[in-house]
Amino acid sequence: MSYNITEIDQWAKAFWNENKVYEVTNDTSLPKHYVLDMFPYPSGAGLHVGHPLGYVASDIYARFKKMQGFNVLHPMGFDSFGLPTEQYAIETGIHPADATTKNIETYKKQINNIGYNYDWSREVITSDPKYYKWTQWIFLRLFDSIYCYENQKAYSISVLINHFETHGNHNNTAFTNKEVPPFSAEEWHQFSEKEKNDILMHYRLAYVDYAEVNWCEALGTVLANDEVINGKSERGGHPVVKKTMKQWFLRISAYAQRLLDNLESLEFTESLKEQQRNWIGKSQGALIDFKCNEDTIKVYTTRPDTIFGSTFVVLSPEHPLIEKITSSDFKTEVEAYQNYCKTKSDIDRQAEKKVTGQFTGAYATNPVTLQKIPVYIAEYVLMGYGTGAIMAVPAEDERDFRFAKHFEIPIVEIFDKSQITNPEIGDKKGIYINSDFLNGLEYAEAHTKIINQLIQLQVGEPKTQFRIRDAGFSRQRYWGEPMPILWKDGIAYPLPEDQLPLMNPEVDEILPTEDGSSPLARNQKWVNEIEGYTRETDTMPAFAGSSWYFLRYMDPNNEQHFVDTDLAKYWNQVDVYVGGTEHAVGHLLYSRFFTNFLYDIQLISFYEPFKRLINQGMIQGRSNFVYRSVSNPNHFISKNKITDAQQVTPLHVDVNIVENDVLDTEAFKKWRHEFANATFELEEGQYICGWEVEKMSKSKYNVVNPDHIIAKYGSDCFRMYEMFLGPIELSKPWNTAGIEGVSKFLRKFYHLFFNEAGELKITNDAPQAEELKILHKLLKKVSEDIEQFSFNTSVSAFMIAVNELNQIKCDKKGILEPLCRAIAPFAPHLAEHIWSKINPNPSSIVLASFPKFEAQFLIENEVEYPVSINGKMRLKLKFNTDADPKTIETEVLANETVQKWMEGKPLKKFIFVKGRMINIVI
RNA sequence: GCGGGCGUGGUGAAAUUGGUAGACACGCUAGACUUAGGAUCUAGUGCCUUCGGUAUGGGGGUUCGAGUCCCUCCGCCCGCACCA
Repeated sequence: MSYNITEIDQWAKAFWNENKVYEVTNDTSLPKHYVLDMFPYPSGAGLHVGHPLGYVASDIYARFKKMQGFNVLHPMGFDSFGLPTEQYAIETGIHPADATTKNIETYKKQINNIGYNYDWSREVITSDPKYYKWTQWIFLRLFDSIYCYENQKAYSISVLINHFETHGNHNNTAFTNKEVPPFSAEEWHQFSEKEKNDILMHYRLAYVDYAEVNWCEALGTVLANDEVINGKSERGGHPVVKKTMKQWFLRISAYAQRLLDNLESLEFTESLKEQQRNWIGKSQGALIDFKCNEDTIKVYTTRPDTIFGSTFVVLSPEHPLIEKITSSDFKTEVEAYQNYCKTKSDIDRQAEKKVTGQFTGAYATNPVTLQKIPVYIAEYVLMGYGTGAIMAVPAEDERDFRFAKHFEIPIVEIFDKSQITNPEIGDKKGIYINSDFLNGLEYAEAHTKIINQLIQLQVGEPKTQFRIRDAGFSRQRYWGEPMPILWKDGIAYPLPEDQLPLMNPEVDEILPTEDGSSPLARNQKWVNEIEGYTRETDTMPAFAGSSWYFLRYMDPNNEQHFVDTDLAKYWNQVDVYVGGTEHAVGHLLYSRFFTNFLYDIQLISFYEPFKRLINQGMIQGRSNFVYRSVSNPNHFISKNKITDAQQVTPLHVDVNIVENDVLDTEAFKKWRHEFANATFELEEGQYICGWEVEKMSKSKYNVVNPDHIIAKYGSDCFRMYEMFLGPIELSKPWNTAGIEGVSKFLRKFYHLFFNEAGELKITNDAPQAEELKILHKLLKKVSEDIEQFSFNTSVSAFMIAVNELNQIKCDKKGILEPLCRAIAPFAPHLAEHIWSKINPNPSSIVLASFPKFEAQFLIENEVEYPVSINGKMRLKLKFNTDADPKTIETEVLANETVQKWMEGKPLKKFIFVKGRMINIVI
């Protein structure tokens, strides 16, 4: 036993530390490569077992790129603002800052144990005032900016003020999703300071609004849309209700089109792009006016071509026009129905299977049929989408159809579906009928025609609609960035930049105040610190800091700028970003928004943060079960001894006392008191456990701590086994049993270089062609695999090479030295150790070059062809690489075995694919 | 309901992108060494069988040739959803 894993692990780590091999310089003369991991939230539980997987992959990739001569930026940090730490603080009285420091320490220890090549001198911690100073600064840039939809670009708000001062808001191209009545330049000048600021607030990219927000009572804060899953909070699964509150928002909706368009150029998985497209939710249709007495009901539809089938209009129960249009004899019923809807959440309303609704007594005019059609209100129409009003087309919409049936409203068919197979309500296809000038047409033509007609009649216009809503940016919590805003007479003023960072004040208790304000409001001295102003007490959400952290790594200690322009230009986009899919619409969308914005205001020279994204799958747990007899609760039956007659209860058993599904019965008895006197029904002397793949969790006793694996097998083995498990993007169960294969491989690898006594045994003899072939076959495979993040296959390639070299007892330095460099990205500790022994006075192998694959060593002068008869492989024949196809054909057909299989039948066709195969068709 | 992905031995998985299915491992079986083996090494291991047949969720198709392409059905996973 001469391969002393622990010793080598510790020695290598110390060596790297002492020589600072992972420090990255801003040497702009070298080609750059930026490899990034999604930084973790440092929870008290320690590093999650799923994390190392992606980190190992990016680490291998980063090391490889470095060995290829790139200047590689591969940093790590912590996303350390957030709710769990605050909850922990409330429970324990420990200040979140202290808990955070401690958790980060634990995380770092675990991370370093695995041997990643992070440059810790560039560490970014979002809750560090030196960092969040710039988060606050970027927030102020957003506050100070508006978006011009014509130029698709953000500008300083001074541009808009200028426009207002000279033109009022005529020909104003600043994006807003609010109603702003027209005003002239003169009127603008007459407005009070407050009025002016209220108007400007409708355009700012960071703005305050009174709006319905997702309020989570249990967490005491509002949540962003992406933090709400099926009406429950993402963290903790608490109920979330709608509540109208004063809130900060980011006007991400201004960037909807760009965020959508830019997706094309990104190397993200199709499913991830699809998720973002869904979230942005672009739809194209028309706004159509339905006159209702002197009022106009604006309706949004994606299918204006179906308007001839619209026989009623439905408003959302919250629609502002309802009060005006409801006829007096329906007032009571309408109010009753509105009250009924108020008691239900959006989720409940959408889940309602019953048809409900109420006639308002009012009639609207269908602008093309000119028929009077009834106006209803119904819970299935939501105020939050489109205009909160629909033109119902019962013949072509399932819900409208059921509604019409229920209330006995006429249904007008608008499609001749005789040519459609399996026609259904809602197909919206066929030849138009009952549609006046659209009759006989098909969709494309009808669509253009109706739009033109609506424009001509001045009752409608084409309209593009986005589902994405502005991002709620306020949290009524303590552990987040304080908003650098001062209030005076209802006007929000930016905190002067020289007062950044604005730090979290000390408070007596980390709890919201009685009026629902954040804990920051408990410190009234802080709130009123600046004469004549009060401070904003909301804090920013967790995504604030994580939306731009990748920029800070480039220049982490800059105190003058959030990042130096030239350095940002050099390091540029993240070339490869590795992380889980859970951030598909949250973090990844916000980061893209921030980066596009910072590009617009010319602070950085690229607009998409992440060029290529690799999603890592989850590592699941592999649970083990014992089977307790129902009739005798102290008796456990081995898995294959259970008969139908025996009733058993499966119980989770700690996977650490099970090996290859065989239970250590003695350890089991000691595991928990109640099992001390357990008896077993064994099979062949063993107790066999059942197993199942489940989420890794403490309660299922299937958690495997990476620290334990590393203590037993070493960092290199852990790294390689994680990769060997399967493709990086796949979710798969962790099964410690399989690690032996990798462990054996590493020992074999070690013993290519050293004998049993640990003495170097390599020679300087010239490598043989066969050996060179093994090496270069490996180099080809590994270099290609690394680029594609296919690490499971490169690990097998190493195994194959080592097996082959072992077979021929290769001891040539000319082969083994490059082999050592090739494995360095995967098993850096062992490689460093070997490197130090085979090179006198070596610098680190981290700085060595990756051996280059040379095709010349793979040239074969003979190819072994599989010979198939009618597509079935029957034998193999060797031929010279450049043998003439005609010669091959003659020789193959003359072959005895071939003749036997041809059974004397005539040859129909002879297929020869050079270098691949031969097929004989008879 | 719509969209996307997937389905290969007892297990994790390979398959040069249409060309020898199951590489590499785990597990299992047998043997060697050994006081011992949960160490190490050797051989075997998809299934059925004597030649051989048959196999990539089921069925069909294209092709000289299909795990790979097309159609269809089944199953699993993910995302979206009374979205107007």
